[in-house]
Amino acid sequence: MARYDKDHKRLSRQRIVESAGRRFKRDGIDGSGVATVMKDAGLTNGAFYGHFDSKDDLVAIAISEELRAQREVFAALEPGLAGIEQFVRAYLSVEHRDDRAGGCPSAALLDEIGRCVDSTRQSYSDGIVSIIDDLADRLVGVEASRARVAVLGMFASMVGTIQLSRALTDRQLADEVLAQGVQNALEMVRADSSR
Amino acid sequence: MARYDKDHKRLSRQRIVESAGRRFKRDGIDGSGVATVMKDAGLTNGAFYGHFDSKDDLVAIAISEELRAQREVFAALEPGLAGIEQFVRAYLSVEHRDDRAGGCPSAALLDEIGRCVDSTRQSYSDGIVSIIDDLADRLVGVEASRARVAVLGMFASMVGTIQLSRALTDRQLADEVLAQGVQNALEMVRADSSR
DNA sequence: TGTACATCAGTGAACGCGCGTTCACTGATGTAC
DNA sequence: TGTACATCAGTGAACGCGCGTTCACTGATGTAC
Repeated sequence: MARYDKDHKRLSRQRIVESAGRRFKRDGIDGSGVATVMKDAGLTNGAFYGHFDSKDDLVAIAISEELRAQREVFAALEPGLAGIEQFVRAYLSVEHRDDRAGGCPSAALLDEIGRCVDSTRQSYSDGIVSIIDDLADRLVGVEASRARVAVLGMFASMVGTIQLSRALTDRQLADEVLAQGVQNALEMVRADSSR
Repeated sequence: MARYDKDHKRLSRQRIVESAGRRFKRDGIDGSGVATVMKDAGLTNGAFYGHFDSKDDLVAIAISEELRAQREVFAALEPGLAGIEQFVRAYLSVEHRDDRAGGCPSAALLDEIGRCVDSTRQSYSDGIVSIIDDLADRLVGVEASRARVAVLGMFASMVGTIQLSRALTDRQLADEVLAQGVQNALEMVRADSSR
């Protein structure tokens, strides 16, 4: 209602994008309504269209933002191959599995993203390739496009592992799947870096 | 309207369950309405509750049926380790990636299944463990619970690979991810069977 | 310094629509007599 | 053999609700004079 600071609107938008990311990861994209997302951000539904063209528009932006944030987190990993091993262990941890809303957007939403409109899939593709290329740079002596595909393969493997671990009702088996996933991922890194 | 053959109702139910499986895999569970599923089966929405207690009830049953059918397909693979390699290549094929509705329910729906009610997750867990144990029997000389986790790990890896290949907009890269997935999965089999 | 007006992020009610679910009804057939 | 009734899978309209989206309005502040 007020006439706000000149970047008040930017801050509102940022709050919407961030709470939408968490909400989508928690309840799915189809499972999250515009009104709920706005309430999460402390606003009412009517304000939504002052910030975005449509729900699809927000979805593409929220995914992009999730990936940008994830990329930043990965940038803080230890340098070189040690960082990849650190990443694998943190990613395939019980804590990450049990925290959908705060976790990896790919693990929470990848099959739903595959069913999204082209612009959303493009947004996802661009974001994930950025992340993967950062990680691929750590495989020294491996040709860039080869390293990209190798890391994509390892990442896909980990995404499936988290999803399966989340879906299984037998907690012990779910934990064993995570441990197996760590072994498999580390084996892939070893194979790739010694080529 | 008629008074039908004594197993007419059973056949209708079967048609509903099967078309629901395809529809869910194509559009997602949240993305598929009861009326659409019934129309797919050549019926109207009102008849639904003569067959199922609720949409959740159908979801659990449809997933169970999808997995039962998948298990049967896998039973026709070549015997032994050769069958696992055959499975890996068929699963991580361009044809499977490009056929969501006719493909693997885990690849199409795993993240959404993880968000479902307990009964649905239980239904999924039971079905997938049956399939995985069939495959694990092919790893001769590996202790059963160890083999189960090994095959679950390989399967999770392949599920993530298909999902990522479906989500990427760059077709060539998506194909390379599949090829990389085959290498990774086969490497896991080799590691497990030579233990 | 004080008043009138413009700005614009946000409000909240309303739109049409499809959701999951309920229910009174239909009508072809089997059964009873 | 012919008529009356029971059966029951399926129909289609309707329920309340939440969806994505629109829009007239609010009201605190900045600007103009």
